[in-house]
Amino acid sequence: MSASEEKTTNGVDGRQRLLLEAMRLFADRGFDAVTVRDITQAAGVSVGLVNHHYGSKDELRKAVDEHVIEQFEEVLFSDDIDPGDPLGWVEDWIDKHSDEWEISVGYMRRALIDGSEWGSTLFQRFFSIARTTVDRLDASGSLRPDVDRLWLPFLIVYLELGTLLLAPHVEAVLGRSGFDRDLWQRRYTAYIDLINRGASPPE
Amino acid sequence: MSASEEKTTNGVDGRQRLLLEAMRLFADRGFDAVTVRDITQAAGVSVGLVNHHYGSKDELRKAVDEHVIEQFEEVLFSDDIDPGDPLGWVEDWIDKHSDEWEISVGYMRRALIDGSEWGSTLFQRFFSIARTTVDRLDASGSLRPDVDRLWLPFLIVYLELGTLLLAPHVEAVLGRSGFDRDLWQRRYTAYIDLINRGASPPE
DNA sequence: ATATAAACTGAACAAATGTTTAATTTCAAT
DNA sequence: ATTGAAATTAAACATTTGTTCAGTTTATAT
Repeated sequence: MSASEEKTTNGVDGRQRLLLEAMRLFADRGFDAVTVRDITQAAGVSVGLVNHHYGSKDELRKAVDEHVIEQFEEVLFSDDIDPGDPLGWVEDWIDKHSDEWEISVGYMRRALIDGSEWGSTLFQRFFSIARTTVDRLDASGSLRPDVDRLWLPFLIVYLELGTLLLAPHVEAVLGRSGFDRDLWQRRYTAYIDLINRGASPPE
Repeated sequence: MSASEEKTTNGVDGRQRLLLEAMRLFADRGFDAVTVRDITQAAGVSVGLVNHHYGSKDELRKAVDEHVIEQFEEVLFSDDIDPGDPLGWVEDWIDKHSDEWEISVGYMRRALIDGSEWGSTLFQRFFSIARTTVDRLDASGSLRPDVDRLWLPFLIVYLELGTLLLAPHVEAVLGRSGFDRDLWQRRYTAYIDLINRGASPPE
């Protein structure tokens, strides 16, 4: 009932409402678990409209994919990412798209696990950033000689993507979202500190 | 054709073949994407047998869940896990169940992302081990005073579960499985080293 | 060898689901 | 105001999918 409150065209047309509701539902339950009737009902629209605008449910999925990708690439593939803080942009992103943040991350989470094409691209992008970061640290002599150059980038990616992939479980443990600004910043500090100095005291 | 080669009861009965094929298919494509006809065909058995033995597709899922859980808990919930090497058992596990390893991990991967009940249990178990590890390190004075006690256990879980969750992507980058014994051991060394000393040189 | 129970089959069924289509409404241009 | 195109609707359709069930085969105990 909450979704159908805005059923009559209030600013956005049926086509866009379908896209948005589909994104929300796909992120929440996964593609297969969502019927076109679920989507049209959430969008306050008739069944036939999906096929009129998108041709098929599968084409709608592609449209949603592209929409989410667009949002991510806007910041993720931009050239001004601070290699020392590959996920620093997320803070700004959260603030800017706080309402869509959870949806987008849910969508990304599934993409990384499904084995979809975008999932591969996404991983490779994160890995590429991590490797660049490691390479620069190495070049500037900021890496101990005995550190494993092969695995370190992967471990960094595990730390970054683990944060996003496991967010719901972390929230369940903490009792509140790990994306809350204070927790997120504190996590980032701990993460940087771990990479730099580890957890053991100097002997 | 490869699956139906063993269609006539060669050792295992239909009930068990259904369970095994369902596990394989669920891990590979996800529950919703697999039809009971897919399963029965893979098991070389008629459609009706699923409901005869398990009552419904959903009950079959539960049976598969329990089967996978059983395998995991055999080692994961055992009391003799080395807190200094929470994932050390995996090596033995891989050797012992090498054929089922990929399937089990695929199943686990989905469980952690779906928001299923077992996924929560699994995460909590890993988190609990990580926290215990951190507590012991702390008690023995092996933790720098300024290390964030709240986040460190989570970061450790990210490193451990990231390894499992992202394995397919890592394999795509490396060209071979990260579970190959040499790579796995090397990863473990790098992981322990990162937690202990970080990556930066002492000043 | 016979009887009984369980395993198994496959056609049939009902509900769910993606898609099509003819009709209606909305809306901008003339 | 009229026209025409696009948006939208809702019923109808075809397929897929989980389930049921009456019949058959297989195995086991007597």
